[in-house]
Formats: sequence, C-alpha cells, structure tokens
Amino acid sequence: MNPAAQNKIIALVDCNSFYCSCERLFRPDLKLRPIGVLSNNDGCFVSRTNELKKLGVPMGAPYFQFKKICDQNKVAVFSANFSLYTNMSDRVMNTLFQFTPSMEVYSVDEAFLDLTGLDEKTIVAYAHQIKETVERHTGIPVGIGIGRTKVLAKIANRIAKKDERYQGVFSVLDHQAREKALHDTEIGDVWGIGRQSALKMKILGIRNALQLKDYKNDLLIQKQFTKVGRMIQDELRGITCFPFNEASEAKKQILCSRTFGSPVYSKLLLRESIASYASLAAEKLRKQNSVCLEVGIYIRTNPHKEIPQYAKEISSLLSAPTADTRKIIRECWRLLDEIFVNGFEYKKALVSLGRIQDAEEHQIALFGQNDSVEDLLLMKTMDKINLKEGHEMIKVAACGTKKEAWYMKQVLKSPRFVSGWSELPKIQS
DNA sequence: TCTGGGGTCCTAGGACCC
DNA sequence: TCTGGGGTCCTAGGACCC
Repeated sequence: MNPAAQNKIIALVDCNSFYCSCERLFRPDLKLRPIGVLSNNDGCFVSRTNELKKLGVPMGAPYFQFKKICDQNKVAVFSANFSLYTNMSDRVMNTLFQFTPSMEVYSVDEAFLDLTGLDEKTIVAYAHQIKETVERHTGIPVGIGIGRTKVLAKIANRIAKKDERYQGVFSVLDHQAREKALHDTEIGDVWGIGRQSALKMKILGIRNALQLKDYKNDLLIQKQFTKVGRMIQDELRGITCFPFNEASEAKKQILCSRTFGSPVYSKLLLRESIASYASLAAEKLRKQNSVCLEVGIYIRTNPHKEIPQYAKEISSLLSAPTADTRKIIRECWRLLDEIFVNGFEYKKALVSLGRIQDAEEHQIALFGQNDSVEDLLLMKTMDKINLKEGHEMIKVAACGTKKEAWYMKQVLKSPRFVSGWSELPKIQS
C-alpha cells in the first residue's frame, strides 16, 4: 500500500449558515439579529443563523407555522435569492483556490482541500489563516475541519463549528483527539448515515462513530448497510474510500421543478409552466455541453391538503439526442397529454432530462433527426443573450408571457446586490 | 392561505441470452 | 420422462446528501 495514502490531510471548509450570511453581508444592521432564508415560494426554512436555531425553528420547517415566533423575536426572514448565493459562492471558492491547487467544490457552501504534504504541526494555524482570508475577502464566515479522510474531516468540521473553544478550526489528525471526537459524535451525525441507517445501527449497539469504527464484524456492516456503509466505516479508520474529485463532472440527470405560487387547474397553464421548466433544464444541459435522449415530466396535487389527490410521472426516449429547447418542450407536452387528468388542483410540475451524453461524442441517430447546425446556433445565441441581458430576456413563446398562477411567490426577496446594476447598495452621503 | 429543489449511488430482481 | 446454470443488462425504488 502506498504509505502516503494513509497520511493524507483533508480539510473541509464549510460556510456558516451560508444563505443567511450572504443576506447579512449587505445588511450590517442585521449583525446581531436572527436571520432565516426560505425555500422557493417562501415555503420552508432552508438556512438559519444560530440565533434562529436557538429559537427552536428546525431545518425545513414551514414558515407559516413559525411566523408568530419570527415576528415576536424580530427575525429577519428572506425569500431565497439564488443568484446572490451562487455569486458569493464563486468568490469564496476562488479565495480558497489560492491555498491549494487540489480542491473539490462539494456544494455551494462547501469545499474539500487536499493539504497533504504540509507540516502537521502547523496545519491548524494554516487553517486559521485560510479562514481569516476568506472572511476578509468575502465577508462569509467559515468553519474548517481537518482529518485523514473526507468522513473524518466532516466530523472535525462539526466540532469546529459547535465548540467555541476551537474558534472555527478543528483537527482530528492526532490519534487521541480523533478517538475523543468519534466518541462524541452520534452515529446519526456521521456523514452518510441517515435516519434509517442510524436506527439500524443502534439495534446493533452502535451509538457513536467510535463504535462503528471499532465494530468487529465488517461483513455484517456490508450486508446491512451495503458497500457505502463499509466505506464509511473504513473512512473512520483513516482509509480513503471516497476519492477526491477535482474536476466537476457533467450531470447525468438534470431536473427542474417548482411548486406553484397558486394552484393550477387548466392544462393550458400546466403546459406553460412545463415549457418554462423545460427551458431552464435545456439551458443547463447546453451549459455543460451535453445532449439528452430521455425526457420526463411529473405533475401532482398538493399532498398537504385534504383534496382529491393525483400524482403521475412519465418519461420517454427521443428518436435522437437533443439539446434543443423546442424539441424538449414538444416532447414534454406530448407526455402531458398522456397523463393530464381534468378536475384536479395541481400544485407542482417537474421536468427531467436523462440519458445525458456529451454533445460531441454522442452517437448519430440512425432514424431520428439530429439537431441541425442552425438549431444549435439559435440555441447558443439565445443562451448568450440571456447570459448578458438577464435571465429569460429571450424565451420560447410556449412559456407564456403573463405572470400566471404558477409563478413563484417571493415576497421577502432581497435586491440583487451583486448581479443587477440597478439594485446595487446605495451609500448615503 | 400556507409545507423546496436538485442531485448521486447502491441493490434486488426481472428479462434475456447461451 | 420430467424442467440447468451462469452471466449480463436494465430498472425501480430506497437511502442519502446539501
């Protein structure tokens, strides 16, 4: 075995309450106030500051159930402003990239850094330097966990954020620190162990990460928790199972779905919403330079409401791979004809693109019609204009022109501080 | 009135083939 | 008379993550 593989140093950098921190950046008056950010349609909390967590608002909680508590405690509540968050995310990632050539952007607010080879004695100090630099350059506070594997870095990161003594940086490279950290980490808090697995683990007497690491019957773990469970166990032992993916890979499936602002009854409006989601999905498809061979849709009523329920999904294979918005919309509409039933109160629609292939490498269809050069040019031009002039400046007419019932409600949205000239913060003089 | 959106990976089991 | 065995591919569904 390669001895270097066992002496890896992985750091996980994770932004604190990321969406809330982004909102706070442009509102210094909110520095000490609890903040919450809501999902689309102002439905549920998707980001909360510590102050809001302390008020007992759980992750994913419906806003309307906690509105009173928020009002009473002067909570600043925002509609999600994703263009702001992705913009800030880019800035954070660019800053991190200055500290190592080997980095994996894991999500909008997290990145793994490979710091292998650096002096272990000074690694914590180095991490503090990373943390301070990110905060100085972007204004976003982060926590950093350090370990031999991704799973261990995750555990260290949790402690870095939770235990104030460590001021946002914690390492489990040291044997004793690691054993204690694993002992103090509940099994359900281990990365990759969800609710179902945590329950099953407890039946086996495994209540914390240390017990999983030291569990003797590897075969039983494999059998009950699949290969993934075994890999998590090995990662806890310091053996790398989840490799470092530096290059972001092309998506194998692209989804676009929204809950409607108000219920929709007519097929006409469903068609509009689906055309709109198909356009967004196709745009993502072209952005990663891919084509798709499979198109699917899904529609459903509101399961939280006591009304007649209907939910149906359907998908189909195209005769030739495509990235043409118009072809994708056409197929979605054909599918809608197949599953639409009149008389229901629809609340959500989804469009999915599957069997995704690289646009250059895809097989030429034997029978179907491939995208022509003209089609591709039109799509590219549309994307270019939308990128430059703002989202949905140009769209296919099928998406509709009026703000119909299905449009999202976003009452509490902050201005586009970083992406719209007209909404830049104003300085009083 | 009112409950998000976008992904990945794994496995069991059926279909099919020789 | 009396019904093999092994391999591969595909899909649906489950579980998990942020």
